[in-house]
Amino acid sequence: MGDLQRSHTCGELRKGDVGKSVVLMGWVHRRRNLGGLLFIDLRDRYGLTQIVFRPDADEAIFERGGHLGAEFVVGVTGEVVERPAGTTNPELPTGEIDVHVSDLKVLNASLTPPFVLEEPIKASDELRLEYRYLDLRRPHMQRLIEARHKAAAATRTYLNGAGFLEIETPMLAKKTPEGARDFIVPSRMHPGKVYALPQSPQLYKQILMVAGCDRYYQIARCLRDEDLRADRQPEHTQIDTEMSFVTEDEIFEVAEGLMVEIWRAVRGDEIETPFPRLTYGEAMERYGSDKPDTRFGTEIVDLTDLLGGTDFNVFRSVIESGGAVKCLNAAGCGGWSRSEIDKKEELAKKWGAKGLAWTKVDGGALAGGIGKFFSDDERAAVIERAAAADGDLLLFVAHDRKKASRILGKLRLVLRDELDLVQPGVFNFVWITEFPLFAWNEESEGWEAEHHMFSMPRAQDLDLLESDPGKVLGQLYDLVVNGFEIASGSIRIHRRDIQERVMAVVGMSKEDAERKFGFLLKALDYGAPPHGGLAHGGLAPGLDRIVMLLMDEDSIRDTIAFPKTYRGLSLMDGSPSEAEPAVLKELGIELVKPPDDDVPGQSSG
RNA sequence: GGGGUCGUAGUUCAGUUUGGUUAGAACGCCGGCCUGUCACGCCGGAGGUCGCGAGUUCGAGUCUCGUCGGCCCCGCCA
Repeated sequence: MGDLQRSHTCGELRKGDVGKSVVLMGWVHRRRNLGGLLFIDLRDRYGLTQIVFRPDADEAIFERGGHLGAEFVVGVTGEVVERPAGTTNPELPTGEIDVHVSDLKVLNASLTPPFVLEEPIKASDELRLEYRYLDLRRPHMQRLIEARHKAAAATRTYLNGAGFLEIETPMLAKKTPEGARDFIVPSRMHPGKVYALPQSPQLYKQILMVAGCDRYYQIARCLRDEDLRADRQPEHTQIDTEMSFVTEDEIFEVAEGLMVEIWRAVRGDEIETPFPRLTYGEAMERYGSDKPDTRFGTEIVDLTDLLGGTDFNVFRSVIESGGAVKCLNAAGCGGWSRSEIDKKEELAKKWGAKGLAWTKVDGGALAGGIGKFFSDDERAAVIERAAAADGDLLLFVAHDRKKASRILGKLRLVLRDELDLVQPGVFNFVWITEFPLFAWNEESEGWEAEHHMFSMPRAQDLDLLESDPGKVLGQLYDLVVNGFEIASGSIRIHRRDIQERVMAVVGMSKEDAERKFGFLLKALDYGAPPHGGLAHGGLAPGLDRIVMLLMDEDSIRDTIAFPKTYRGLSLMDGSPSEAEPAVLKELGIELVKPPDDDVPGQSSG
């Protein structure tokens, strides 16, 4: 750049700067060549400034300006000039001034970009990912990157202030025995053995508590070799915390304070604390989900006790066999056509319902569908319980308790989207507490940990561990926003005896436990303090998802600077790529290739 | 592992239902004109292995099968 030094950014100059001599550097965004006058929007991370080339000022500079292409990088020297009356641009913060160019330096030329950098972007995801450095130049992407930075910075400031230590845990770790598939790293020095990239710092952070670190956090990368989704990447970032000598209430308080700081830093919003709490049981009953969207009502109501003696055989037989009849009031949907209702039934069946019964509320009576099967008393009771009014549509599912709730819970979200039941920019936080510790896995016909096997059972449920694992509730909790789980945590088990009993429930032998978690159990033996914590992660990609919610994005992909595609490819650098035979030989491993010689990602398409 | 959807100028798409002359549009790009534009405008031009492969057919962008890739869902994700 020689002696040229940037004096201002492209988002900075205002009317008050008129008369200053400035040096701007940036990319050629748009060009408007009027023949005898040339306008260029110069762009950098901070904004756009219109620079003007005039032949009467310097014929040679004017001529060179005319040859600038899109995305050329230039440095210009010039004078800040107030725009003539009627030519200001109110859309732009810098729209009241121009910079009249007196000197031009091309810092680098650019090929014509493969797509136009515009908002909203029209290029395909594929192309955007291949040319990620161009896509990231767009203001929208710059805002996302900045938002993520602000969230991370607020996290550090807040947790530092609360006495937490930021501690890094290994990226080369021990293979995780359960859960998601690991990414494996072979060891050159120990042929035949592998490290695993960590799925989370869980075990290390517990050991840090044993080590007396008391309060730990890490903005931690977590890696899982599982299939992707719009909100799932093979590597994601979680805000990982752990505290010694804490109660659930203290953990909630810290997490709530953190959310306040993040929302304030990124959106400037003030969110209210403490967050309401719902037990898992309540959430399932009322919303049919353990991550309820509490921005709108339309709660599920249980009619089982009202309809035990109903003439409607379908309901009565389900109730007699121990099932439940539940109902969702689709308020104002009484005008729905039969085919609209049929579509909802199709959905319900896809989710496992036998059918979707319905009736409409009309003049205080139940009209259509199964309305005619109800007695007068039943009708009145149902209308009251469902808080139904004229013009409403009642939807019923009869099934076992949990399934009926889950199906209506999903239907509830369909109603939300179709009926526009939520306002943008509203954030409803809710704690879900008292999760069951174990879930029955139909396939393996065994108990498995609902969250992970290091969560402490409630004290009053300890005796049920062996006799009735399904009834054991854990000191386990999730933080949910607008139907998204953004954090999950627990009080951990800090005693070997309880840890071994929990492992036994999920069918892990003592030997197995010793081999896989021996190092943790050993650590527990040496004065492990009671501790617990929270990962703004869990199943959900934590920081990525928080930024997605904060910025109203549909996918976490653009909250990450360099994401993978749906099939786990990096289109920009072409990873994963083939390993050289010499490298593999040194590692003592051999890769088995697919039968045909096709190399994924190498087609000419 | 299963399912859905898309793939056509540099880009975004139309054309595929019903196979048939030279595959269109917009933006971008190139050239010309233009001294207050800001999605500048006007005139002209170049630009295509219809993802790839095989098949059916006199003839395939269009139909069939396979394959690669993007997006989305189920499974999976302690």
